[in-house]
Amino acid sequence: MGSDNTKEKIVQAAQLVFIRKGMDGARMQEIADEAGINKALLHYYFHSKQQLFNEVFYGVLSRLIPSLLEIFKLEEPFSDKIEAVVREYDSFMSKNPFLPQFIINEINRDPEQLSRFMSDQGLNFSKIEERINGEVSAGNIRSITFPHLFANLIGMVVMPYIGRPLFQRKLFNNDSAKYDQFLQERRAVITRFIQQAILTK
Amino acid sequence: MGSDNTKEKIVQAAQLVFIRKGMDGARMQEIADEAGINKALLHYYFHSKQQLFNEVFYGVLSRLIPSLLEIFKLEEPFSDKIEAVVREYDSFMSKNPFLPQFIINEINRDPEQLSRFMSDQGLNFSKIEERINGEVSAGNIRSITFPHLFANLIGMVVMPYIGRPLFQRKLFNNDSAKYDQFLQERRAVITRFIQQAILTK
DNA sequence: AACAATATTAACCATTTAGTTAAACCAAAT
DNA sequence: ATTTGGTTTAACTAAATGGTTAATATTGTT
Repeated sequence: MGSDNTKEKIVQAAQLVFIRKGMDGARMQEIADEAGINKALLHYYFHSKQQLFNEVFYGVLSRLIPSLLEIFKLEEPFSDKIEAVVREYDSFMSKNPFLPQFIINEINRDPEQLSRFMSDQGLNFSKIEERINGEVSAGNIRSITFPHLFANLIGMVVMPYIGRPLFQRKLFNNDSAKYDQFLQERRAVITRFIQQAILTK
Repeated sequence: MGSDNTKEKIVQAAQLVFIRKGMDGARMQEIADEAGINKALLHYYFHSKQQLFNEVFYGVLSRLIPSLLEIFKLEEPFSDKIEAVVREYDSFMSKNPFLPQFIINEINRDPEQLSRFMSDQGLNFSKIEERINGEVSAGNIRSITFPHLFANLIGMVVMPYIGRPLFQRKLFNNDSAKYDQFLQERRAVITRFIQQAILTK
């Protein structure tokens, strides 16, 4: 084959450009340049911009979901589960730092499709919701509903990635290394924060 | 005057379309339609898309910042301050539910300009950072650095707005009224969550 | 080597889109 | 009523952009 990795190079380039510019702002030409190839070759591998976007986006997403599903199944003590969820979520984010912004855009662009995709992948929250409610009834955690807990968790994990260009400037004098360290610390900080907030000791 | 409110109608329409589609996805024609006017009239009031976007975006933003500055000045007990910040931030969000998405986009599109604007408006965090550190030293709150606390707070407040199209579907059967109620509850929930997490009682 | 299949390119096309222009409209002032 | 100012419109333009085509190159197969 001419090159098996051309397709991969395109996907890499597309990730870069899509996250930098968003689906609409991204230009096929820019993706081609970034990948070091001709624009027509893009359409050889992915016949439309929409298809390229979908393959990139849902490709990455489908790698996140299984690991989350796995965690929700575990039957550890609840305090450990908090740690596991934060760890898994955050570790994925640090490997795919562009993903949150990606998802946010897609949430607004085509929420229906995204929602359907998640359902198709078997991701639904009713089990976890029951578990949380159970823990509350049992008095193991302070009274909180699942949606609130979920929004809190996701918000805390995701915000530093979404807001990085601004936060790094405003809070760390645009020092990239310091920000990386900040991101590393967050896993422990968030876990402790949630535990202190909801665990009845 | 032909109409003093034409400009206002345009701004309203632009907010709507920009948030729905983002700066790049938005079409001047769509904004014109939404405002019930001719496309040329847009360029009569705002000579370019970029200018329209900036006026809309920074217009809204400049209304948020002063109220936040005000709060940071207050010298109440810390627990009340938490409540005040959450209240002010959240109340602004509920009046401008499109703002978070707006800011997120801008953070990626032109972080430098955004950062400069915030500085120009007198928004800087060193004072608050000192205050937080002081409270930690004094033993009033558990050990946490300002950036972490800040990211936690913003994340929790903002996430339900950013994620609404998805969250509403997945967590509330796409019931809009229920989601509105959820948003209303969050102010109290977040305040309590933070207090329990960091206040040494 | 010859052939076939896949990969890659340069040039081109059709459409969309931000922005312009020149004319019409309308309200108030003279 | 006419002039004058801002306002609004329909029609137009130039540039950008996603996508196509047809020809060329490369690789694998017999």
